[in-house]
Amino acid sequence: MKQPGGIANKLSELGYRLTPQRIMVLSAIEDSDNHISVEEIYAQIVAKYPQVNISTVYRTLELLKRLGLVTETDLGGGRVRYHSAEKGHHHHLVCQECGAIIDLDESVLSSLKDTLLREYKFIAGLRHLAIFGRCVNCSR
Amino acid sequence: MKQPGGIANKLSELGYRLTPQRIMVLSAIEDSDNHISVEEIYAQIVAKYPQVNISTVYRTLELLKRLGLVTETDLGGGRVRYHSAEKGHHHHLVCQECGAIIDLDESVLSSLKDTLLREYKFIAGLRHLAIFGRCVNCSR
DNA sequence: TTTACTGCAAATCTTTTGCATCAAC
DNA sequence: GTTGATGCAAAAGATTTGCAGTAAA
Repeated sequence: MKQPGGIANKLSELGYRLTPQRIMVLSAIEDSDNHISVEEIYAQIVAKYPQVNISTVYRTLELLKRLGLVTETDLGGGRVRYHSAEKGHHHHLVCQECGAIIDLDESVLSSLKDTLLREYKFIAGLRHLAIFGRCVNCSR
Repeated sequence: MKQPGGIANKLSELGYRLTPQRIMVLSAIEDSDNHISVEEIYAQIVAKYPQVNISTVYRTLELLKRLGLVTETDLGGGRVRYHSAEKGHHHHLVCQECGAIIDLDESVLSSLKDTLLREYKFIAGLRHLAIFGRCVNCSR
């Protein structure tokens, strides 16, 4: 139905069927600049194809997560969000005032990672960390 | 019914009623070394007083949260946990292998806080951060 | 005595699951 | 043609809410 993106190719290489539903979920995730929630993915799909069921979205996300093609991040408030694993890891500054999500380079946290390893012998994952606070606009 | 702790005093000073249910929720939170979940609080209470309803626990936690007497932390996996605001802020290293929760001193994160303020003009809350990874025992 | 708080039951909301049908391969 | 994927409906789990009775102040 659409041009399959990078993830779609991998799915198909791994022997999974490339259904229109899966491609739509993939497109929603790949096209999203930021992270996207289940409901947002579903809303996008239903707008075009109302017969698609939300359980399919859940099942597809479950599959993609399991295969490591998509990553799940908990940005607080129980709202889990997804993004393409291809886009690499990064962290987030979440403004509790306006809800803005600012991407944070991985390098900023490398010294923290070192400290934790040195002082706590703890290997920090630090793949998808959300730091809550207040952004420039809201702190005035 | 029991000796009211520090939080109970505040509650009563603020004009809220000190019911046995509220005191039991407070005791559960104050007695807990670590963070405690809704179900754990409820289980503790029901063991003694089976007629207490879980919705009361939710309502009490909602109140305590709103008054800033208790803090809610999301340690991942949708499991929200609570602890007394009086015990001060600290952070957590959560081992994804064995589930161990290691308390992390606030000072470790102060340099990160400075960096975020300097480079991103972002005022980081960093009150209850959970960092996931692997602890000493499990990394071997 | 007053009315905030509670217990109960039902509603909500999110996510999961069983099963018959359907379509990707 | 096979069998994995989907839609549907129902279940499951967590949290919230309306309401009438109860008890803290």
